[in-house]
Amino acid sequence: MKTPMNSPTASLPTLTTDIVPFAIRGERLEVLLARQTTGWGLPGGPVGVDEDLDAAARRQLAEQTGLSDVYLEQLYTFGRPDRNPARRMVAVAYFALIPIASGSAGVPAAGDAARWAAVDEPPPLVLDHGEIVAVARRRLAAKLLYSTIALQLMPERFTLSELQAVHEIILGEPLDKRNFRKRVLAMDRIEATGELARHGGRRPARLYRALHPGQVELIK
Amino acid sequence: MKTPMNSPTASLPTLTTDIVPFAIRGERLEVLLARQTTGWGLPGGPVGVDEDLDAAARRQLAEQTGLSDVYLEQLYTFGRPDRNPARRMVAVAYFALIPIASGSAGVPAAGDAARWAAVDEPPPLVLDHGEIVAVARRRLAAKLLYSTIALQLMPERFTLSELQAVHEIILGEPLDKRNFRKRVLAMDRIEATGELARHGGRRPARLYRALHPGQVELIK
DNA sequence: CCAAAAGTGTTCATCTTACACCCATGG
DNA sequence: CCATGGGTGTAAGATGAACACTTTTGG
Repeated sequence: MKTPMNSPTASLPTLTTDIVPFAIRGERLEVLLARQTTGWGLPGGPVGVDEDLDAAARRQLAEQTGLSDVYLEQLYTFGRPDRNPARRMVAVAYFALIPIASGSAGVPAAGDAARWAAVDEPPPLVLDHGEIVAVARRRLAAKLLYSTIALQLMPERFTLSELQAVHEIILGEPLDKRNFRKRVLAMDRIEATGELARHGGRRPARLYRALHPGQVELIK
Repeated sequence: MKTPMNSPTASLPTLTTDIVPFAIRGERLEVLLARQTTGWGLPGGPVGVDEDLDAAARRQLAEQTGLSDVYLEQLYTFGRPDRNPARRMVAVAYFALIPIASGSAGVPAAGDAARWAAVDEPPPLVLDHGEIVAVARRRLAAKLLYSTIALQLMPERFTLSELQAVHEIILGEPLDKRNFRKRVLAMDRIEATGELARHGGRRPARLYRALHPGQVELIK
């Protein structure tokens, strides 16, 4: 568990960040968990004295999972007094989107300090981290419908089938191939690179890339 | 690569809530400000040691403006280290929606501890409160389009013209009367009471009421 | 009877949805 | 030549936008 020893004037709540790091792995949406003294939980911890909240989240994600340069978005601030029985803690929650590993880059294999878990059948998590994951998941699914957020889960180059699979996994329902392609191309936020992805045994797929990588834009 | 247990024996950030209290007054969207030592700012202040965040926001709004029983929604948490030059403060921001005063109930006339200000031409505010108001305003406008949030700004009984005016003020553009009425009635979240609003000199308007007062539902 | 706001439908354009077959490749 | 996923268009229905006149009241 995260334990700052504090005794300021009138004891203030301890402020932490908790990060929900999402990635598509295999055919599932997964979350990267960090080992804590009392079990598995979200990466995160106390915010430094003069540290920006976003910076704290980024730092803790890097320290605890090795991930950096990922998309990070503030989710909600959880502050129920009883959320941590030990000590009053207020958590500014973020979610992070980690691109599908192209080759073997980016996503750590997860040692004994970190592990991946399927979002749909998560292990028990410490404190209210299960709830935080659920809220993050809902927000992610909602944003799929009106933003380019899914691109943050994709590698630099990807096929339309891969992008469609990501949508289907997060939404939990199959999408029509032709309608999906029409829609994402009409957004005008991705472009064909001209290259082809060879997978063997079948027709090669065109590779696309984001026109504005790193940016999440609202659509319509 | 794993590291909780760092930093602070030092002073933790002070945690506060700031509330953006919106109401429609006259033909404008206004915010209720509270007098502070250095100027005008949002109602708010430090969160109690064992106080829930929502409860703190509610308490401070009541203490500083006399408003209670209003719709309250967490907006965003502002934590840039330099947002308060004096000392590190992290603010969990909320916005509140105050029904249009029916008769003279509800909304305080604002004495010398509080004042109303138009959202469009706000006075200079302390710290980053101007930015917080801007973020809240955008969120409110966005939610108008896909939720029943506007009902939280209405009195218990209201006419469709009044509801339309509220939408127009917040969105800043005129709406088609017939289309507007079709849309809000199709939502099935308000019902005619059977009563009529007499205003003199013109045809009386039907009064409506929210079917699920206090609830904000997402539409479609 | 006049002024002022309340109330009411239809048409056209646009967007969304459903749906099935041929193509290119590696083995 | 076969298996596998890649790639493409159209028609019907649903939704959204534009638009003008009659009604009811108080004065």
